Amino acid sequence: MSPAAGKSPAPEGRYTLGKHERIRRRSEFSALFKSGKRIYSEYLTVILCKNTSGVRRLGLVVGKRVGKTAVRRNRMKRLLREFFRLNKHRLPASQDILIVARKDFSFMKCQDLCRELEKVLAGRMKA
RNA sequence: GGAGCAGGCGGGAUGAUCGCGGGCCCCUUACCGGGCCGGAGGAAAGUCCGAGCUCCACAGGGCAGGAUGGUCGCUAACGGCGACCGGGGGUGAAGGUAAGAGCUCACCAGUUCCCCGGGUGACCGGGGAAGCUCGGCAAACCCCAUCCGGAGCAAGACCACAUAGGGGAGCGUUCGAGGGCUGCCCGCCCGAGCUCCCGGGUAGGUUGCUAGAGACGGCGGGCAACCGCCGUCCCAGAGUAAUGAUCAUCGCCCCCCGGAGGGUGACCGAGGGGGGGAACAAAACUCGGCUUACAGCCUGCUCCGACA
RNA sequence: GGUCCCAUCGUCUAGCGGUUAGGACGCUGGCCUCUCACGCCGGAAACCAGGGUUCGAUUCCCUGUGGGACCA
Repeated sequence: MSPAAGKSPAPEGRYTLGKHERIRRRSEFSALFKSGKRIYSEYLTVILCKNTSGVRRLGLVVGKRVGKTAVRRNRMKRLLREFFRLNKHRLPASQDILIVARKDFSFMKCQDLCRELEKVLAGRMKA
């Protein structure tokens, strides 16, 4: 798992997640779906694309098909956000990453999800 | 101890670290940064009713349509709630008790009408007459009574940006096109270029946006729903959508190990150790209800069992 | 967030309180043919779930579930 939160200072800045680091516009989502590079796994689809802002940005899609209740969808989004917050410094700079949920994983613990994403993004992350 | 009913509480508490959305303050051209304050529910849900609020110029009449259906009250209002009563009329095939059947008579039940008494009222109690059969269903239809203008915060207001008005159709300028007032008719209003259809563009920001039929406490009135007075408090406001993650300690529940001890016995079991779990579900303009989902805990009442 | 629809054989559908729940395509058994197709005869197969009203519900009323459409 990633360096335990709070134990050691992050290599670049701190483990924060501000609004400017989020993909929020419909048009931006459409652009990513159109031209991003996709990686698939059992639970997730990850779409990657370089951007010009110089910032690593995160977008999340958790549809109603995946989780029937709002509580489950929120749970999944929080897990994904937590992973990004703690591991974004290991991703290449100036890149948008869009994570789409494919199956319900709201039962997972944070560590389980992190392991899943490590597998998906193997080779694209620094140690 | 178990079951049922009614009511209440309800992601346990404290601390540490990292993080998120909002408000105020400081710093700063601004970004960034720092400090303080507070940040999901009883159902926030389903969207089944009722309102507030906003727009439709005013929000008229009749018909149609929809909703409700015992009475009295509560309420801003309701299809809700409380108490009381024992539930409007009509439209399709059958009163009962004594014999196998029919008829007659009697009795009972029901129906209609009249009289007396009680109640604000639904209705109840008592007496009498007629008559020979009338049943139920307010969730099918008709009648009767009452209520209802239409949309909905993606309402609506403002500021940007963009296309520059492309194609087709209709009709008309004091004899009025077209539109609005849910549908139709009447009536009213706006009214000179308007409207409709197809196609195209933008789908950004600010506001509405949270102090309210508000919460809590006390006193008083009422069988109750609820109301009145006084005092205190300010309690989410997002917009790909904020409450999370990790760790520690202490509680709660379940399972396993273990077995002090109790009992004739089946068995029940304290301290201790290990592992697991804690429902249903999350604001999106705001309230009052209804309905549905839900582990555990607490309180009251009723019933069953205290034994195999 | 709001407004509003739909659910019937495997699929598309008819059905407005009493039906043997009808039809088309598909499936299937047989006939026809040397065989296949076409055609003909026959068969299986459904009312989303749970309550309620009714003498009787696919139909009426509630609740739930699953789909779908629209809005600035």
